[in-house]
Amino acid sequence: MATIRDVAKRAGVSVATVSRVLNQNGYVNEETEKRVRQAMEELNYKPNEVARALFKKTSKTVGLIVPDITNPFFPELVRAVEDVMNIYDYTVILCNSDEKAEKEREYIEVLKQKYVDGVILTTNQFAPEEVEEWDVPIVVLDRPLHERYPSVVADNYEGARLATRHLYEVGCRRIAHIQGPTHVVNAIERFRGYQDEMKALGLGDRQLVIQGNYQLKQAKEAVMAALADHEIDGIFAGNDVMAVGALKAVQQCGLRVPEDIAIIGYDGIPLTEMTTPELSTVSQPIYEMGAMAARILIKQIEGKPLEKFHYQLPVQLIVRQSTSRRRST
Amino acid sequence: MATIRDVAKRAGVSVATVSRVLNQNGYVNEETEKRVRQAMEELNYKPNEVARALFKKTSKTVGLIVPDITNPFFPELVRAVEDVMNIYDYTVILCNSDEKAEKEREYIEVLKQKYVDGVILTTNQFAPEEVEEWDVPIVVLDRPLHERYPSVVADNYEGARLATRHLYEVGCRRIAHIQGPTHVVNAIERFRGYQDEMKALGLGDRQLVIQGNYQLKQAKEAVMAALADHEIDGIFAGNDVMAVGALKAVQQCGLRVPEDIAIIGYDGIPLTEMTTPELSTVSQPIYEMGAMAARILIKQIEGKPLEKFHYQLPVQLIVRQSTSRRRST
DNA sequence: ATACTATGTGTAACCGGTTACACATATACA
DNA sequence: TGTATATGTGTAACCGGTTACACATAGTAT
Repeated sequence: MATIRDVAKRAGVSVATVSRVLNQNGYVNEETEKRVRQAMEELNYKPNEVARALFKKTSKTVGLIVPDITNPFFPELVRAVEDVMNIYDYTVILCNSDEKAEKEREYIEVLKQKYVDGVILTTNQFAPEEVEEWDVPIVVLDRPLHERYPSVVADNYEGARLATRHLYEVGCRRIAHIQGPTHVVNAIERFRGYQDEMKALGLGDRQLVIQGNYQLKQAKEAVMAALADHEIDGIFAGNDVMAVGALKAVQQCGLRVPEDIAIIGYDGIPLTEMTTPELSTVSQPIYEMGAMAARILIKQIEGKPLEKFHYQLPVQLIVRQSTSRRRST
Repeated sequence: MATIRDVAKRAGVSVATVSRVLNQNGYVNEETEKRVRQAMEELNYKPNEVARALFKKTSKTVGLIVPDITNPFFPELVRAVEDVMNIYDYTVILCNSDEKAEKEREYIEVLKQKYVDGVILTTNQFAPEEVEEWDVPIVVLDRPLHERYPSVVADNYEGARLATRHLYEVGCRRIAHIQGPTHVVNAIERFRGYQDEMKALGLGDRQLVIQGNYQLKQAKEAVMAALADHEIDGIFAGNDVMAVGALKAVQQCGLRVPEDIAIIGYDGIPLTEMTTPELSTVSQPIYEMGAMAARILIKQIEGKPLEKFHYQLPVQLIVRQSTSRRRST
């Protein structure tokens, strides 16, 4: 690999001049520049990013910490971040935290040592106190971690009310909610939305909450158990994966969806179009959330002002077969 | 951030000594080491990976190029790579190539400039000639790119024969194959397996190949069209996503799976357990493939010898509801 | 004519590590 | 006693960029 000194020698100039044409700053004579570019061409010179990073304390690299890329909610989010970062010539280091604070801390440490320019955190576990002392720009995705850090979230509360109301409108009166992990903020928000909407609908005393932990299997088993003990005609699952679990449980009990029990999920991942019947869901603008987080991080890195600090994106009710039935009592 | 010179000053030694305790090489007196460690502790010193990378020309970072993380085959693969790399203190830069040779080349260029220690390529597009001149260790995943590069693949040909034979054994005689993109090697291999097995079963003249391009929608539409023109009682889809497309098409035509048409997919992604009926599939050891590629890459990086250069992992037939029917003619 | 500014280029220090080499001392062996 | 070897530590060059500063020249305003 040719270095900047090789180029300088070949072009008959000093390294400073080469650096100047490289970075398009300082004065360089047109003729000189041409010679330098020629030399770079001939040597197939590519500046060494590591050397540059060492001096500039910036690496054109960002960290992206997600709980688990295997969770179908995240691939699209990750893809969005990567796409946007790519446009701005940043590179993305992917980290799976499994929601473990310990792993997150370790990753942050490593990322700092590598001079990443910023970090996007998609997590529900991190203690704000820890964050305090980080000097790296951070954007929080899918959770409002702390006032001081910019965040991008969807309107979980409103989405949950939307889903619950939708079930009511297609005739459900005994609506159960499959809840996500109680330590995850968005799960709590969705749960609150369900509660409040149920009260608003006059069904406050008919609430039924099933614990599903955002997992298919757990949701399925919990729904099976619930179906044995309770009368249920509608299920609002805290995410789409659990909605699939519910769907399987209902079908396995010999009941029909949506005729006997209507089901609606949350997130709007592609999976919802692959089931039979296709699942209604509250769709989050996943790609848009990732892309926005990436753009905000870049602004932070480049020291540009943010118009807003906390972005809450709207969600959208998507009605499919799993809740399509005649309105009835 | 404290530097090695700060530590040296505080411990009353030279930077060389600090470096020695850091890297556990050279001679260092026990007492001295203790003082140095104390100083590191007090200053909360963490060595700067970038500076180290610059000198050592190695960065404890690897690149992972996949076509599209959004394709449900890849998250598990990526996760496996990340897990193994994490154990060995490597960090993973994720790149989505969309199977475009141009994007791959650009990424490789950037990765080299960042001194990545190696690259895992999951691609079907790259021209071997380009690869020739790379000095970075490379492992090829999911495709035997070139003799000179280690590779990890699953046995696509045998898997396809397995799937086809399985359909025959549950009574199918008019077995169609939904094919993946013809420029993708594993799609071709699966197609060949289908062809050969059909011939072996004496059904050589009953072959029906449907183009699905590894996409759900395309597969669905192509199957709808095929059902109108042909008699079909079994479908072997080149991947699971297309199998879902086939399932939807069949159901939409008012036919039953598996009674009227049995369906089997390929890959063994979690999605296959989420449909109704659950999909039979030929399961690739996805996680194991990713983990193995990662381990091989590390060996390459560390200059250790490989016992084998090309690994072909076995696949496994997984029978679920979509092919579970009485054996019949 | 003088002073100031814009243009153009080179030297060398710097970023924060690693390590070759020099040097010193202690121990072992002939 | 002299020499070889193991132990222990420091100095300074080096990795490949960036940039402060010095210096030179040309143009322009006063």
